[in-house]
Amino acid sequence: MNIGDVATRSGLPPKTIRYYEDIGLIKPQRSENGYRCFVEADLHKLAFLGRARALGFTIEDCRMLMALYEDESRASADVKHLAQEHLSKIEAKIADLQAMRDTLTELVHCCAGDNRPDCPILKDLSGQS
Amino acid sequence: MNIGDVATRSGLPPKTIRYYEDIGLIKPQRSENGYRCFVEADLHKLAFLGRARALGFTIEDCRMLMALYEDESRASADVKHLAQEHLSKIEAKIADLQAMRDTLTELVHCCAGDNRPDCPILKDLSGQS
DNA sequence: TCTTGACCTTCCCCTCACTGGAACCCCCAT
DNA sequence: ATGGGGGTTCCAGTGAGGGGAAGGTCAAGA
Repeated sequence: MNIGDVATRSGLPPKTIRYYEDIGLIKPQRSENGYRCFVEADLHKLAFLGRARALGFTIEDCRMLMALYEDESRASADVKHLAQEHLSKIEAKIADLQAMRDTLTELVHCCAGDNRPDCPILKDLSGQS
Repeated sequence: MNIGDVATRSGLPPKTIRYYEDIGLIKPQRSENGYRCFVEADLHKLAFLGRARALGFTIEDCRMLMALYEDESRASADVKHLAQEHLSKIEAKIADLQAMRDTLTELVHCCAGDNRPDCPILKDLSGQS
């Protein structure tokens, strides 16, 4: 398979696939003409990476997840630990964003949104609360 | 005031303040020795920027918010519009993160987390759902 | 007066996970 | 032979700063 085929089948852009090779996540063979030459195992790895990235795991997380996946003697506790750490970060981010959302919602609600210059949003930002 | 003083009083790191000058958000005077020389108005702007950034507005949003703030004949509708757009983006991000969280929570919950290699998290990532 | 330490300056590289684009090569169909 | 649609590498940019080097400045203490 050429890179275009794996791109289509994995849903990842060719650029991303080259990048993943660059940073050592995959190691496709090369054809005589220099083209990358992917086998099913590569495609499988790329799909794995795509799903892990979609769950918000960092590239370094993905690297570890792949290593664990390929390690037949892994302990599921290691995987679980990784996922839980990631989960806490996500939850922290959600909390941050929710705090922003709540403040913004209130400010937006208080703003008349008309032609007059008077604006509680700017007032709040300027520190005159 | 030197940069250290405004840093302390605004809560922004000196690096950030220099960066904000670089990109034209503030324009502090210079002393004879080349040091930046801040007045109260600069400090006020920096505090404004700090609060806007804390609410997640991008730098470009901040630039527009500052312009609106300084425009006595602004329409509050413009400010409100900006804030609402930002709010939708935040809500979209929250939704994305919540979807990740839900999936991850379930996967983590299903994983025994022991010494055995069997792991539903890896199974899911590998596509064997 | 000298020195020390804290502060300031600019400059350049690094982050993260790609993305865009340029310049060039390769293969197949017409 | 030519055109178009692949592929390749390399370089630069994204957002919002952070780290650190090399060097100038200032005030206080010995």
